[in-house]
Amino acid sequence: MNSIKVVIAEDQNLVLEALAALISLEEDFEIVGTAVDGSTALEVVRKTSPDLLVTDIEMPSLGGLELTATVTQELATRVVIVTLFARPGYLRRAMDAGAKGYILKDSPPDKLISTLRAVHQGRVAIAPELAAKAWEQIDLLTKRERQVLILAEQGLPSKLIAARLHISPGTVRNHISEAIVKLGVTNRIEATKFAREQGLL
Amino acid sequence: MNSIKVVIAEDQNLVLEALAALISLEEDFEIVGTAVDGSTALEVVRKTSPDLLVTDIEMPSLGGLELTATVTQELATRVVIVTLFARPGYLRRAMDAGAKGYILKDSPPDKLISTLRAVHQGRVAIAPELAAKAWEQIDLLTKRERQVLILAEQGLPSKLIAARLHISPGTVRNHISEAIVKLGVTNRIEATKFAREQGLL
DNA sequence: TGACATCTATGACAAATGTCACGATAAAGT
DNA sequence: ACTTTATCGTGACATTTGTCATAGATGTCA
Repeated sequence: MNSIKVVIAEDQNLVLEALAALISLEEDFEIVGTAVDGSTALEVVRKTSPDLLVTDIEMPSLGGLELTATVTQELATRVVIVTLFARPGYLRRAMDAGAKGYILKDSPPDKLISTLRAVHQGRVAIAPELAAKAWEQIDLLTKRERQVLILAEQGLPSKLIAARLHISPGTVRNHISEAIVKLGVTNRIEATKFAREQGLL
Repeated sequence: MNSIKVVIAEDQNLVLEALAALISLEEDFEIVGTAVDGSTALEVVRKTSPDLLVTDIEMPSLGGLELTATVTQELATRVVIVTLFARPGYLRRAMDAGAKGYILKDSPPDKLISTLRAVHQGRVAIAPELAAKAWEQIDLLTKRERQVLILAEQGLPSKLIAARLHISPGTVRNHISEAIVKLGVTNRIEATKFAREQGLL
């Protein structure tokens, strides 16, 4: 009967085909369109108004997150993110953009299907191991590192941060240095900006 | 006949009374409400839907700028800011918030009245001396200083900023140092934050 | 108990930052 | 013509920042 209409957006053609084949195996799913970049994905979605959009995040021309935001605003299409990356802010930002599902590419296939069904039924589905990883990511920074970064963000020099937290300036610099390494940046300004973007503060 | 309905918000009661009296002297104005803080001002405005809201900026519980933003979004009421301060970002932010008039408390009284009339007639009225000051403030930073600060804001170190602008690192540091002095702050982080807040970037 | 993470601290070093003094050039206004 | 302003540059100095090694105190978890 009314099969669930799906559009897939994925820039790695191989993975795209695999996903399509996988989903097509299920009788109640119907692939109504595919795309290898964000812009054409948007066109396809607009044209076909599918029930679900399955999309990667990292794609040419239009990222999956922006795509998600646009689609969820314009249409009733629900978005499921399928990505290789268990990156920190990705899940959070995906949810902010309005995504209803979020799973990793290395999940078992039935996991994907069950996620799609769940989302189609109106539930929010996040692969638990991903939620866990995301949670780890939120805990990437220790409490102290967060406190220190928040003060550094205001422009306070290490000495004043130390006074505020009743610890030594050296310790403050150690915390910031640690945070810089963890975040993969090169100085405190980038660290505070990045951490803020990633929702780590 | 159809007198112009005015609500006044001003936390210094003395000034509030003075303004009320002053405006009441004009036959075509009618004070329909007053308030000594932002929150109650908002209530009064919602209740009375005046033609004009005359408000200070620095008030308890709800600042004049937020008040302005809320009022201009909700109602057709036009907002005139009357403030003691010729501060840099204030005018700009007031305009951003949707204010139509902006004058200083030490303006001659007839200036206030003419401003109110102008705004009521749909014009934008800014005390010229204030506009001049605000303009000075916008030009507080030189073009180069702005460019440098914008790059510094991204977290780029002086060396890279220099490379980007094809000038020497020493010059970059001079520009930043100049900006720090002008803005009355103590380091580049505060400088970029402050300049951004003030709308100088 | 032992392994582990966190927080703390210190000392040392290199790099980046902020300040100053000084000078030079070019454009714009008085 | 003179002055002012913005721009650029250099050199020197003190401070701040970032990194690293090292290490003690604490609490948690297997």
